[in-house]
Amino acid sequence: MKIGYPCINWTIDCKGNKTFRLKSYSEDRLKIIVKNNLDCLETILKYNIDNNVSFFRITSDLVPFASHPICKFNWQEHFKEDFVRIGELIQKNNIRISMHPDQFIVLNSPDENIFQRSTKELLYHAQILDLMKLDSTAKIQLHIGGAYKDKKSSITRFIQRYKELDSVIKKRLVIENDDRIYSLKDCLYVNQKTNIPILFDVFHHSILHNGETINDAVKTCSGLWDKKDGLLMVDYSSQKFGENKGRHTEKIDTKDFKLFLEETKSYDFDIMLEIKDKEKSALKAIDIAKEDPRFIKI
DNA sequence: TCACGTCAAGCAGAT
DNA sequence: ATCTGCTTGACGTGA
Repeated sequence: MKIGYPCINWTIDCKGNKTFRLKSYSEDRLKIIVKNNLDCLETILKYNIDNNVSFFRITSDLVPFASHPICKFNWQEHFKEDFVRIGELIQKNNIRISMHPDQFIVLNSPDENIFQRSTKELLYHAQILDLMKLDSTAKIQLHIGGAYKDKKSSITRFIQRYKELDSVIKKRLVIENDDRIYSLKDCLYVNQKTNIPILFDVFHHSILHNGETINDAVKTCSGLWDKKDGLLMVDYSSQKFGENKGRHTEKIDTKDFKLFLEETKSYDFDIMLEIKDKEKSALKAIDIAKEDPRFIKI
């Protein structure tokens, strides 16, 4: 069991997700920003190593506009050595890595252009992980997509599109249950047809489910990850008190987290804490989990 | 130095 | 028809 947080560290005065406006795009600007982002990523990873945080989600903003037609720059070659160095740091310290393309990336859109753009963006994500020479346990997590008032055919379209993807994407892509359209049950159907692993989101499942217990869900999903995929990844959050259903909490609910660990104690997996205060909650979670026999220290 | 309008991109559901 | 939320902040102009 590894525990981590996504993309941003609020403790360190360094942001690896800096970007700029499309209007102010230039090759020089891109070089400066990407250099900054890579340096900060390295700094954050070192912070994580010092603090036993062995799971991290790399921001999709690492290379701004990488998949946009405006970008003709060969950033892959230009920053090759930086990627290799960061990749070595990750592997040497046995850190698990994930990425999560944002909401604009939809494989099952009826609009062919959106599908094509999404494919380019997925390729960009895969390239980041490939340039770091990470193995296929480093994953890219994605939701199934939209429903377009016809969920059945939208799922079928996802399956068809998935099958046509480049293998560099397919070896890393996993699907995640969401909180409004595609439940764990829907993901399992897609898994049957494609063998794609399912990343289990505990919080989404609490909002949209078909009666499966957390224990059953974790058990089922664990079995879908082969050796080449690594351990099951789980996204964990809880409800923000007093807000609309689905809003993520600001800080970890330690009581809820302890219950979650207790309920799932028969299974091993890696936990990504989707909580607003990022590393602060991750450190609390690690402190709680450090007595757990599943927990791995760096 | 600060306020604030806006930012590449999709979709669903609420207002 | 428009706004909000999603992993939700932060860029950049104008004063």
